[in-house]
Amino acid sequence: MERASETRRALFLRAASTSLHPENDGTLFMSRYNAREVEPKWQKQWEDGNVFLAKIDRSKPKYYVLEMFPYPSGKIHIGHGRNYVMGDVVARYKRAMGFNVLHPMGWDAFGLPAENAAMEQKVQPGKWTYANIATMKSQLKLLGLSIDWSREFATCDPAYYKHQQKMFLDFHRLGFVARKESNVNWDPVDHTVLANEQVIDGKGWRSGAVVEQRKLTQWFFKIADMAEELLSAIDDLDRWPDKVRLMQRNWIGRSEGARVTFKLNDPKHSTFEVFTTRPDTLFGASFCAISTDHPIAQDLAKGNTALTDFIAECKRIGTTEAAIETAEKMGFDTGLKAKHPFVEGQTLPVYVANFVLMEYGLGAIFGCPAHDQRDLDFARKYGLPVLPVVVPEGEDPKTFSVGTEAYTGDGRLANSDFMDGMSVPDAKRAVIKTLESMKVGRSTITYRLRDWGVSRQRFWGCPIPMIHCAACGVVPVPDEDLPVTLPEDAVLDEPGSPLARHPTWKNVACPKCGKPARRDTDTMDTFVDSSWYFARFCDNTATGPTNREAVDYWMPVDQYIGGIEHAILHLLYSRFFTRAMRKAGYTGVSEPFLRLFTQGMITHETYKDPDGKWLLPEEVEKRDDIAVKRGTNQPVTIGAVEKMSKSKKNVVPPEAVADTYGVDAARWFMMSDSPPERDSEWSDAGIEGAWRFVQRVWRIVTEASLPAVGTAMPGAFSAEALELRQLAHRTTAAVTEDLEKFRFNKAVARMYEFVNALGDYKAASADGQWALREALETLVLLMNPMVPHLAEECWQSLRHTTLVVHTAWPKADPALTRQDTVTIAIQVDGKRRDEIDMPKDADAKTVEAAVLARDMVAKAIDGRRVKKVIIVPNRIANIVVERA
RNA sequence: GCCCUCUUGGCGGAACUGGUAGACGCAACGGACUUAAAAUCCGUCGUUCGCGAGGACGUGCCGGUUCGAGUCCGGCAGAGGGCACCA
Repeated sequence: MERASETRRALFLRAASTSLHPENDGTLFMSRYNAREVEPKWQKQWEDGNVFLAKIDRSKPKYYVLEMFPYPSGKIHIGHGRNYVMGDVVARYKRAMGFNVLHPMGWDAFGLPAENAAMEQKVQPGKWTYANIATMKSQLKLLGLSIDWSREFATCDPAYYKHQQKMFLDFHRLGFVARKESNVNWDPVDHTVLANEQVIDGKGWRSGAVVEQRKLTQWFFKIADMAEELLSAIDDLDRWPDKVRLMQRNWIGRSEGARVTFKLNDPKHSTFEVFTTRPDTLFGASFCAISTDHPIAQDLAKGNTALTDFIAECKRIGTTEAAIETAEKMGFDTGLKAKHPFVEGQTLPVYVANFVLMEYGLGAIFGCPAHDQRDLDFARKYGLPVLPVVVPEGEDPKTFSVGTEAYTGDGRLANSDFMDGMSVPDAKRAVIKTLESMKVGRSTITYRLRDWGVSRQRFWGCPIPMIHCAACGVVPVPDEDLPVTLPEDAVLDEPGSPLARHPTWKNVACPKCGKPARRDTDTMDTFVDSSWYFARFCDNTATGPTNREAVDYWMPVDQYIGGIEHAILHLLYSRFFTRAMRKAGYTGVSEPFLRLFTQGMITHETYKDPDGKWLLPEEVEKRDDIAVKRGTNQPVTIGAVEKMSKSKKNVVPPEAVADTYGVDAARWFMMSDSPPERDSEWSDAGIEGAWRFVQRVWRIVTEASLPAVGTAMPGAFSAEALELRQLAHRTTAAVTEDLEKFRFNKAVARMYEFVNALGDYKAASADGQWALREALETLVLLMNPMVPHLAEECWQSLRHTTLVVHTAWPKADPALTRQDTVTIAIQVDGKRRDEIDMPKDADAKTVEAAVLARDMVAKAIDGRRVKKVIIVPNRIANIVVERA
């Protein structure tokens, strides 16, 4: 593989030579297309002509295309490249279609990696980040993207986050912000809060200390209050992928159920409430369970070391849902007994349990083991009764029993007093009615969606503009004091929060009383930064967060493109934030993204050296079945194929590809083969094919003898010329449709077919040459969104003096795309036996007669009786015969 | 554990709303051109039986619906994404 590309590199250098072409009128031109010379030339022309600068122009329809902006981790990898090239194809296509296109780019510049780099390399996060931005910007520029760079910004720039702080204060005033406690991963050695990904097997990644959970008072955006609106508005996002809409619906997790009050045999805690989605199973209840964070559990733990230890044990599982859900179900019997609301004398033991979440519902449940798997696992472990109260249709209630699998299906109620015989929905209604009349319960709706905790005990983020005063409490920073900027002399490689530890930064006079007070030393979740950047792009010079004229013109984003990994959090937070911005008057829209395309991820094998360190693909050499580290020959472990990420080092930089084959070949290759929504594994094979395509197009264009630009259309065409014209127009129609539907790989295939036909075509006469010019021009315009440099070079070679970037998209002539005959497949009993050409839209009787007259058909029928003939117009005829 | 995807030749994939499975590209193989190589051009290319015409089988696995299933339904297996402090 390596050898092949070295050969190619050598070739590339040789290709710079020029020669005199025999059919050309004495002009010097390249025998080989030299991307290295051509590509920078056109990029300079585009830049000098300011052709991608977007301005408000009400004479054209606007089109805002945006790819999710990158985190400046250091280098762009080919996975990013696919994303941006896709957006660029759309931007260039829409421009050619006459739209006024906005296609901006910026940097999601706050985040953990900068702090890690600061600790490892002793470099300030800002310095590291801006250095990365410089590198990545030059990489993106290399790709020839049609971006309006005048709108560029980084979220770590105070000129950006100042407005974010302003909006935080506005949202606070408007009641979208709350302050409450939540659990965090606490590293007791480093005295720092850890991100979930920094907790490995319950231990801090750096210190190795067992991670504890701590309660901190933090800022939250009240997204849960908007749950219903965010849920119902998903119905209108009909240009989003269904799977993303479904994931968001599930995430919001609306569930209808009931809250039920249980009385306790404890004077101190006389009652508590549970939430259930299955109030119909109340007669099957055999225990109650409360969260470790439930006030009763916390209260009972005081002075009870066994319970305190149990709670501590549960907390070691961690804060992630995945860890809690997969952990073994554990409970601690509090000794308390809850009275069953309906059954006089029946009591249920009350456990503190590790699988009950305080954040969901009321932090307390009743367990009905027969009809909930989690409850059943728990009941089996602690020897609790399992009484079925819903029996499947057709089963006898007396004999129906539940073993190791809970019955969660439909059925009739049993063992349930007044509900016996009812269906599940009827029973739900009946039990709620009874609970209401007894004043011990009512129907209620809860959501899985929790408020969005935005406080982070980190340095490299947007400071939260709040001040804590001993006398006045929490006081917002006055607008005129914004931005609250990060100190430039923070020390990062010590335990604890750098802002809290900084000697002077936090000290400030209280804006209300003037006495000494303390700044909030937390910074915002970086998801806040990315929840409104699309609005800032409309005018990055606006003196407030947004310029209403600009956002009213450009928003919403017409086409948003990004990885499926953001299907939930980023998109949901942006939807919330946009609504909050609307209420604060910063935008007129509620939904930020009209159309969404989630591209598949680029994956690659992962590699580890004997010490377990990740290796870059370029550090690995493969020999037959084994892999070794280049240079050292150490054995390398080949790991799973995973999404390209810097943390696992399975990344391929785009420069190497672009340098050897040219950017257009890389762009063409990225758009070919894999459908864009699907994951695709990067491989070096195939880029050669793209390179050959580029060379082939160049050869065909430059070797053609053509009439001058603007020569009048001949009155008649030869059969071959007509055929070529038909292909050109059919290809135009097909590629246009493919691009509209994001079927880039199919558009590429259509253009390959077109080029194959052009390679075979011989222009014998003037009309043939005219048709050839038409076809070549069509090809150049159609391929332009994908290979824009090659398109410009070809356009010039075709003697045009204008730029392709200013040229309109070709239109297919319906007279030339029409098909007159169709091939109809003939089946006998569903098996294909023959085919027949028929005029398009021939009526069923004509087709049937023609089909039955075929020899092959008669042979296949073999004398059996024809039961019926199914004719699908223009497609298929199926003859159904009596079976032997 | 829960939610969401995906699975088609040696490989990436195509097949519009259930209607000719394998378009197009890659790789491989055979040939032409060349002193030679590269480039280029022509051809073969799911498996299998057959001299051939042609036939049988074939879209992860098992089953179902249908005149007809890669496509729809039920079940299973494998791979991947998300699970709230990675972005």
